[in-house]
Amino acid sequence: MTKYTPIDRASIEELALLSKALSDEGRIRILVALGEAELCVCQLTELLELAPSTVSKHLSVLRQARLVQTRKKGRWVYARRSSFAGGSPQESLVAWVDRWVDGAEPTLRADGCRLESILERFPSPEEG
Amino acid sequence: MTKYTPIDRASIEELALLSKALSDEGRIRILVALGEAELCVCQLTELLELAPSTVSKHLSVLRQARLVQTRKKGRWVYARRSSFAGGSPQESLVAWVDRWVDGAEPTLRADGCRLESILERFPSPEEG
DNA sequence: CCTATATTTCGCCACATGACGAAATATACC
DNA sequence: GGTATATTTCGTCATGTGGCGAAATATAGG
Repeated sequence: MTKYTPIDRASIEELALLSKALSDEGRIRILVALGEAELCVCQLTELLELAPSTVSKHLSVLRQARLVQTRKKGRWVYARRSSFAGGSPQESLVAWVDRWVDGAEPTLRADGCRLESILERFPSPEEG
Repeated sequence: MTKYTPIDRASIEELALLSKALSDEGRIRILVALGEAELCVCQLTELLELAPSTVSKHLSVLRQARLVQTRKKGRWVYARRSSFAGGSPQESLVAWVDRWVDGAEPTLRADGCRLESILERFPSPEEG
């Protein structure tokens, strides 16, 4: 269980980095999807309908902002939301997305359908 | 008193727009300063040590995201944080900044000193 | 009207970003 | 080893962004 240690405050630079990580629609969609399940790059690729290299880049941005963590399992790299021991800017920013994002919006509804289909065909690894 | 009506949810596009508005260090510094006082463009120009045109652009981005409002008083354009009737993504995002930003950080400490000096020389308009 | 000051708009430049495909790398399986 | 699949890295391209100064606009005050 990799949990980051809690911090009290963040520099302007860190807050800007976090905001920047969240300032792309694709990356928000990834974060929302990761609220449902742990997903590998190829699943996210199918979900977002983007090239694998693009998704990989997005994940790298999210990882650098410590909004998501990834773990390698065989050929796959699974991504999930970062978990933190205490409060953190990351945690509260993701909570902000969860609080305000409109799941009924066309884009997210379509994502939900695709995600359902994806999870049927590739059941979650459930730890390993 | 211009208060925006509360909303329940926001589209991914809106959340991305909001995050993007916050993804620049200068704009975060503006928001933090506006937590202290209502400030006009020339005061913010002195605070950030940036060209007036640059500050004006930043304010336009913040205004478009409804994070700040501006009002014109004589030759000056005063900016303040937007106020909302109920909860809003804007309000909670600014609260996120307030919660996590490190006021002891060099940049913000310097801003604090400059702001103090600015307010001494240009006392706040206190409504008008 | 003329001047001074505040602000915005415009054009420009350097650089960052998001997209892709191709190539490189890693791993599983035969 | 050889093949197939997953992922990352790299190069490229189009577009976006943040900075500035100059010019346009607005307002206050002689």
